[in-house]
Amino acid sequence: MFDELNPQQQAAVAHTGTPLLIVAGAGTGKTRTLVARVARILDDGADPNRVLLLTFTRRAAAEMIGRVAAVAPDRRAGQVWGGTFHAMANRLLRTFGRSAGLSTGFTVLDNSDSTDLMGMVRTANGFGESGRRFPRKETVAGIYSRMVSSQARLGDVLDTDYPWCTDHADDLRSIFTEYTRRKRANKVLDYDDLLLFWRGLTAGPVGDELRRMFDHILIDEYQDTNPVQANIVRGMCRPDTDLCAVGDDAQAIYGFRAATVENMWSFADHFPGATTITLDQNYRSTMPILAVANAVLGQSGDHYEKVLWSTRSDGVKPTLVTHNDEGDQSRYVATAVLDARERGIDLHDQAVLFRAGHHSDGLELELTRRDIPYHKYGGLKYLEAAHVKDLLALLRILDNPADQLAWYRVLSMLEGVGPATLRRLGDELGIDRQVDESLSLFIDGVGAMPPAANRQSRELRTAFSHCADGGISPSEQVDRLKGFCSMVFPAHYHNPAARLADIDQLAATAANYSSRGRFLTELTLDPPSKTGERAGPPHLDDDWLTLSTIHSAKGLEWRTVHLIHAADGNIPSEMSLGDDIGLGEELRLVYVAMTRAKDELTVNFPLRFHVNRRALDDRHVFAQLSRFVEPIRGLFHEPAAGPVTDDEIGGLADVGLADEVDTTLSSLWD
DNA sequence: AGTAAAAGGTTTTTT
DNA sequence: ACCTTTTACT
Repeated sequence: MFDELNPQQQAAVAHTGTPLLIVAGAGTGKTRTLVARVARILDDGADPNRVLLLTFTRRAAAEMIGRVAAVAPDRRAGQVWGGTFHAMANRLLRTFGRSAGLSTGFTVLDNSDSTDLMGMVRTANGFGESGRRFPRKETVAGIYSRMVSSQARLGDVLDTDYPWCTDHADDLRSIFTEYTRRKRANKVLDYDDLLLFWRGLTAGPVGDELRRMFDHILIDEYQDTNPVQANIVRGMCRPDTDLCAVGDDAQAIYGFRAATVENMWSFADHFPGATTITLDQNYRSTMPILAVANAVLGQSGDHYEKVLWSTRSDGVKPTLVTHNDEGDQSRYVATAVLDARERGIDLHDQAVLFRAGHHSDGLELELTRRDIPYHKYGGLKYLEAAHVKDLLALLRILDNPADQLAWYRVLSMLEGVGPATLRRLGDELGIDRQVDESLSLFIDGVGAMPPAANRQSRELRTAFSHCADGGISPSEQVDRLKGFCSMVFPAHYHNPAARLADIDQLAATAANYSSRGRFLTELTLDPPSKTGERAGPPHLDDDWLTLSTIHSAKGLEWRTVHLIHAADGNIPSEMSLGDDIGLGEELRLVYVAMTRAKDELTVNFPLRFHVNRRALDDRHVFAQLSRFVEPIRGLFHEPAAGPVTDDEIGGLADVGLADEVDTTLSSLWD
């Protein structure tokens, strides 16, 4: 196993005795090294149950542990504890939560749940009414989360990140107080709570027990951990715990989640005597690709120690293609993907990367038109669709009848039930007092329903009582609740049939779980990241193209990478133009995107793009090439013009000119 | 008074 | 596609 490793990697695998920080540049065999290290630890006789591997996604953990199991002689290698910080927090809190005064039957709120709850509090307290401008609920939730996960004071967060909200500090304070009170009363935890309670556990009476659980702790993607997570790591370590963190400061792209590379910089301060090993030989990309990536990084004001080098000096220059508009870009990329496949590069070996989830909208249309199958990662998830949330709310009530948020969502699905009826029912069913009896009260028929909702509420009662009985699998419960959905969906959604089909899919997913609670928790902590509309006939499915946000592409690699929408305003996103910290993160995103490529990299840039996301009108602006790419254009090969097919010639150019003139004109008065 | 339907405006990235 | 606001209906 050691033979395939270079000297630095071998040192990182073999190192014992002090905490270890591995600074590993993109494509330097970080995963391979981590896997080998776990295998070496097991080889030295460690009990797999006493090894903890914290990763950024659960998929990463599963993959690594699978690879360990493949090389380690110990049959129990699969028993290594692995997962995200949040998933681990969940496991530990179910076991030890009582000592922290926590009901172990808690429900986990995902992002939109907590935002909704924040919105409920916001309106209940009368903020945002009567014309007074008040931050939107998303903003309120954002302020809260940033404050908590960076452990900063409200005033500081407002000053640095939300200066336009400073006037509302007092109102925000009371909203946060009420939000926290409701979470506790509803027996729900949000993402931030999971980490906070875990940290709390390590400082409490069970702290020693927790620290005795693991002799070896390994953490991947350490540059993307936040201060609370750093506290947890410290809280889980005994003086003799074997700790190993791996990260790359040049790939820190989760600042918006309060992650900070400070955790890497201060590693030696927090863990005295720590050793640092740097990996800088890249095994992934050709030298021309690395030259571009290094040049991008070189534009940063921050100082990065590593310059990646590779023995793969062969290879072609990356390509930079300028397109007239998004349509041209989509057609070009689709063609380029097929061309590459002709040259023997499977769809599996290719990816299209972009900054924001909706950047692939146009391309997806084109791929569908040409029957090119693809899976999309990142962006809006199927779990966040309103109707899926509806069904999950039904399950959550069954799982935790104190869940006020779920109750309100479900009751307002009933016909004839609006805010007023909701308030009355909330009182009569005890929902506002967050009691577990609400469910039995509802099933017993407490609470008068508007006549229009009679049939629906009867259906809901019987479905609930059926599912609450026990002895029914989660999948059957979903199936049973679908009857209720079919009664209420037509009034709420334009395409009820398609939505109901999604419910069937949910039932299929639920079939993998024996417990409703587990199903719900797993779904919020590890949502299916893939929203795979697969174009083309099903039998072609075995080879598909990957579309992914840059964030979701972290840690992955492809032979050919197509980066699209490389325009200023997209990358860097115009939301980040304000400050250097944000810009630095955008620059690292470009770096991450480029270093995903092994053999071929193409950067695409449409000259015009729609002002409005949902292109209802035809207003365009002219874009500049991304400021991170413009200065290093010389490192790219730039074809004279994109291929133009016959059906594109007829008129498109003229329309483009007309638009151009119109835009110029309207810019005079807009 | 209270609900439903229609219109208008917005949307970075994610555990 | 979704949330909010406005308007129309009962």
